[in-house]
Formats: sequence, C-alpha cells, structure tokens
Amino acid sequence: MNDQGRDCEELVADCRVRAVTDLFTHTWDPVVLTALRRGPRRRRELRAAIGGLSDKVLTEALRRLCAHGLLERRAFAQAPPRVEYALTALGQSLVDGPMQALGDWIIEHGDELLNAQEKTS
Amino acid sequence: MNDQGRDCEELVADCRVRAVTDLFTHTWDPVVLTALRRGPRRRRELRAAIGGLSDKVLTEALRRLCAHGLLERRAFAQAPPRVEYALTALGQSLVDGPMQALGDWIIEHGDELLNAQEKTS
DNA sequence: CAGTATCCACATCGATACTG
DNA sequence: CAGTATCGATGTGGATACTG
Repeated sequence: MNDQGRDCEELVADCRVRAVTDLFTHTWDPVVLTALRRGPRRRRELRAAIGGLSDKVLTEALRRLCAHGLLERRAFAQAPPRVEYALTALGQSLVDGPMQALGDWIIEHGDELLNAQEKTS
Repeated sequence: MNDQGRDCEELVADCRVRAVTDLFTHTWDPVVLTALRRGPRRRRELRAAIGGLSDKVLTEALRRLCAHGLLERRAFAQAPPRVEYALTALGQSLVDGPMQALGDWIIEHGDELLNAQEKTS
C-alpha cells in the first residue's frame, strides 16, 4: 500500500495488488457496490435488495466505501429522513471494469469452481 | 453460493457475486495466486517472493486454493523434500482475466483511491 | 525444506435494543 | 427511515517451537 513505485513482479506483499484486493476482504463491500451499479438507492432499498446483512454491517460497509471515495452519500433534509447512496465515478469504473470481469468469469467458470470445492470438502 | 440459477439482479446475497469475492476475503489468497502467475514455484520461493506472511498462513492459503481447484500441488519423493505449487487451468484463467483487470484498474485509478482514503482518515 | 501445533491479538459479523 | 451502542461468536492472521 505504501510502495507504489516498487517493482511488484516478485515482492508481492504491500504492493498494488493489495490495494485493490483489500477492498474485497470485507465480505459485503463488493456486494454493496454491485447492488448500486444501476443507480442510486436509499439505505432501506439496499438492505432489502441485498438481504441477509444487519444494519450495523451495512452502515460499516457504506462508511468504508464512502471513505474510499467509491460511494457518495446524499442526505435530504426531510422528515422522515431520506438518504441515498450512489457510486462515484471512481466506484462506477471499478464496478463496470474489474467487477464486471469477475462476474463474467464466474458465469463461465463457476461450475468448475463449485465442482472442485465439493470434491474436496 | 447455492442459488446458481436465481436472478441476481436484485437479491445480491448468496448469488454468484459472492462465489468469486469470497475468494478474496482471505487476505493472502490473491497475493499467492499472483505470485504464481509466471509459473510453478516451490513453497520457500513463494514465501520469500511474497514476504511478510507466516508459514501457517501460507499453508492455509495453499490448502484452500488447492481445495478450490485453483492450485495444484506437486510433491517429489526426495530428500530434502521438494514441493511445487502451480496454477491449474482454472487458476490461470482467473489470474489472467479478472485479476489482471484488477491490476490494470489500480494502475489507472490507484492514485485516486489513495487520495480519497487519506482525505478521510 | 515442507509442514504441523499452540497460543494470542484483533477484526468482522450477527442479533438486539435504542435514539433522532 | 437512518443510524448508533453493546455483547458475544467466530475466524483470520502473527509469533513461536517442533516434527519428518
């Protein structure tokens, strides 16, 4: 994360690879990003669309993604409160690029992955 | 992970997105994969090339990746023991496809990511 | 060299109850 | 509706010493 200029061919720790993969170490972050790829959503919509994650975890994920500049929080002064979350340009590029590639890969190779997993478990 | 056929447009949890992103929830797994993209390596070479991870964690990562069908373990009956780890065809396709896309993205957008992070921390 | 066995620190997640 | 606070279960990683 701190050796941007260093050659990453051999010494892989602390290199750029980590800078991205760290974004995925939190289980729900990529899921939240994916859920927003079609456009902004309110907090509650998100929670319902994703399903299976607690308020606390959702809040943490949203804060983290905002802090990383991938999400933007838009609060409206209303009662009841209305808050929307939207991908920033940076976040959108991540979703449309690498995460789309990830999705394409699983569509093509997902079965192989599951088969291999079952064999050994 | 178990609802392969389900529509993932809206309900994101337990869908295919997770099947891939779960591969990245373990910090070192993608690093190990990347370190093997040029060809097979012995355990010790790997540890040295990556740097900063313990024997235990390396072992765990290797076992997990083998179990998922992404890595192959080749042991030679020798003294001292010689063991090589190599990407399978499946693993290679993951590294050359999605992980390459991830690397390309960070090369292009890494600075934005770091700037945004520093602003908020 | 390859791999295992403990012990410990720490973070993530889940469930629940509560505030504005 | 949006968000916070707390507690506990679980798991991931680090350090160290040891076996074949």
